[in-house]
Amino acid sequence: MSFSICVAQCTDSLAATMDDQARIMQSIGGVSLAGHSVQGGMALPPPHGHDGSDGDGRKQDIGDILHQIMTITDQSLDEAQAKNRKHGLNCHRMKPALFSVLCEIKEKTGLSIRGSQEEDPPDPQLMRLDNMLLAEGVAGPEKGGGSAAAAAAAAAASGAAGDNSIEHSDYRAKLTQIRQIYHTELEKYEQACNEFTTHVMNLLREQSRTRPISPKEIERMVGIIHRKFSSIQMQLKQSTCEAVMILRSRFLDARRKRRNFSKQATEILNEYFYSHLSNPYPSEEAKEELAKKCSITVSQVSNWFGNKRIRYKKNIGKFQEEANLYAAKTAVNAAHAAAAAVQNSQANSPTTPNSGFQMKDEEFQLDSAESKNTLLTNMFTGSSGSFNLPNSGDMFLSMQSLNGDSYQGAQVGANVQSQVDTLRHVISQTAGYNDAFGRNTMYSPHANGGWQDATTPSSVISPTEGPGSVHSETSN
DNA sequence: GTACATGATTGACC
DNA sequence: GGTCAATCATGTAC
Repeated sequence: MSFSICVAQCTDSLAATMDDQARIMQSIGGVSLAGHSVQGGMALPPPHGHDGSDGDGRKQDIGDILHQIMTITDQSLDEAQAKNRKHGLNCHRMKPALFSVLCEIKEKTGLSIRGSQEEDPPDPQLMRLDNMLLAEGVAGPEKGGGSAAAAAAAAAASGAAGDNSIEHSDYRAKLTQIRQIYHTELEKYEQACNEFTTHVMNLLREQSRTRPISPKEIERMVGIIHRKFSSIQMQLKQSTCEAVMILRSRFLDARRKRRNFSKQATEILNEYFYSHLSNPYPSEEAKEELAKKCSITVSQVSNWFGNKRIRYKKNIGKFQEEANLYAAKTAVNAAHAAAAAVQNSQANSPTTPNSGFQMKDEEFQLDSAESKNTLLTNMFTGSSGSFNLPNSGDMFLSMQSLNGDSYQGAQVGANVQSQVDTLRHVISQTAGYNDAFGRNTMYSPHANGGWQDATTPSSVISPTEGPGSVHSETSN
């Protein structure tokens, strides 16, 4: 809606309101004149201190004045002026008293009905619009508010904080544009409202000299004007909100565009996946942790694991190499973790029995990839006496038994278990160890959709997956 | 431009 | 509500 149309509508409405008042005045005049026999001189009590002798003259006088007032209301100011009665009326000594009485009557009758409208509570829709504009950073002080929030949300959703910077600046620029337009229009409306109010007030003040208009009534009229203009403002706010919504939806659509996760994030997720291959269902906490590490959302982690499980299951062969890579990587970590655990244990328990699996420090001081690989090879081939493990499950059990109860710690158990999973996987992929470690299909998902092999021998089921498991995923 | 990889979405299922 | 499976849509390598 154009501004001129709005103003025209407002003016029309105001004119109608004023017409109404005129009609009311007319009706008031008719009623009061008839009811109080103004023409008979009984409308007003005689002024104090005057007797009845010249009372008739005064009554006649008052009657004349009232008559003039009532008739002048029906005429335009120009007409009144043309008849040169306005001046005489304005100067009449009884005019203020009569005007005040008429104003009082107006207050008590027709106009009081309209008074109730002024007490209307704030429009809830307007409040919603205001709140939204405030939240979006369109209204209120400019501090990046909504756009910053949207940008932050987008960053969180997309994962890569830097990737969306262009979109963010785009969004901010467009929002700023909307904000500017909104404020310009708002200013225009406010200015127009003020001008129109001033104009109407002047008009009413002018009219109040010839017809009874109380200041309260003028105030009321100002209120009506403001309400009219606020309805225009509401339309402006509505349009602005729509614009912001469109902008937002476009921005959200852009956010939905697929972005590849960073290499580091994929690595972290893969590491977790392959180190928990026997049960690749991260708990809520694990998902949160992964999301935090990868700078992505929890739902993105869920999506990733969902996709990964399906795709792994569909084509295990394809993921073999990747699985081996991560398994080896994790196995090294396992070795480190185990070594650290042993060291701690030995430090804490000097009387630890020297079992056949006692690990020498130097065996875990791996500072090169080569030595790590050697260790792994030794572990898998059994060339090292210390790591000649009959099977991975036993390794875990052996490590547990190494220090007895002192290794029942949840953290160590869970950690080692996941590493054992990895080792198992690597081993399972090594043809020569199929016999030693059970079937090669140990981590193949069920044909019926399940993940873990139901017939996995008890000897290779990790202790943490049994009763009293501390593994986070077993809660799934 | 095409093929493949991959993140997201959707509907069914439990 | 979480997961699976199919699918879409986009990114990437060639």
